[in-house]
Amino acid sequence: MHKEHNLTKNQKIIFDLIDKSSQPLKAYSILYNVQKKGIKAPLQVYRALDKLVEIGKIHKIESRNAFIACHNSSCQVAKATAFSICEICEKVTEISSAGLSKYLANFKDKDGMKYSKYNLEFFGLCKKCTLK
Amino acid sequence: MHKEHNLTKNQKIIFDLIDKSSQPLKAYSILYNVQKKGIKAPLQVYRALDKLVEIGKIHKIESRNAFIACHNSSCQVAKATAFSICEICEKVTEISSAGLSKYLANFKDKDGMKYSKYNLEFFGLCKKCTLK
DNA sequence: TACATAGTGTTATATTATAACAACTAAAAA
DNA sequence: TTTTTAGTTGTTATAATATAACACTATGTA
Ligand SMILES: [Zn+2]
Ligand SMILES: [Zn+2]
Ligand SMILES: [Zn+2]
Ligand SMILES: [Zn+2]
Repeated sequence: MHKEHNLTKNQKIIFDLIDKSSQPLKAYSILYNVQKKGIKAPLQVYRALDKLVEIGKIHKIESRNAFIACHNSSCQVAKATAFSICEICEKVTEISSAGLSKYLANFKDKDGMKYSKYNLEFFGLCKKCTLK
Repeated sequence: MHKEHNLTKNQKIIFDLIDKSSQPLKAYSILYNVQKKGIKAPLQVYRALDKLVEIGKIHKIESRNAFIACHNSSCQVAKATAFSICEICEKVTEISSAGLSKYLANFKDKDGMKYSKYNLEFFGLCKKCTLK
């Protein structure tokens, strides 16, 4: 389980919004959705996002500039992430595969370097879109 | 080897610049560097970049919003890419590992889905920075 | 208390990327 | 050859994403 971080007010508001969402949210879409709660400026959103990413409560989907809550209790906090992304409906799912994370954590490049941190994004069609 | 695409003037100017660079280049840095060759607007750069990515001559490093030439003649054009990124000096290297690409191309998620397209970015310290 | 650390609110600005439209070019179909 | 088509270009304007700088506030710790 994640280490308990006592989220601050802004962090909590923003985490709750992302956590409730079924798909990744973009920073300015988050901003519009929390303005009624008193968060008025982009920087307030980005600061909370930065912290939430840092402590592993959310992940950034780099190819989409969007943020998703981590639902993978065994994931190596913010360090080793893998996602599948549907190129039609943009559904994003965090992959939690012991085999995959073990393979990547042990991967060595030509020089024998190991990299404990990585981000992997798979692209394809989700089940639903495949059937269409 | 890559299929030969006859690059247009702008595409060639921009590819040559990226190809000569030892590190990934950002779009606006490219723009400043090609203004003397008559390319004046961001869109001219982005259009060439889009095309070059599409045909696999360059790749985008998503976590850095930067572009690097593909030097991996056997890479599955623009579809399956892996990079190592040094978190100190920002050196980026394209990984060409038959084992890795085979593993990822055959990876199936929980639902048995396979994804032929992926982007993987490893983070760590390069050899040089490790020694410091 | 005094101090350090982290978070906040705010304004302004930097950076990255696309929309829309008219004109041009090259290649291929008639 | 002419016509048509798809693709590229040049241009202006604007959208979308992200950070700098500064004054202030809350919280924990010695
Ligand atoms: Zn996770
Ligand atoms: Zn889908
Ligand atoms: Zn490549
Ligand atoms: Zn380095």
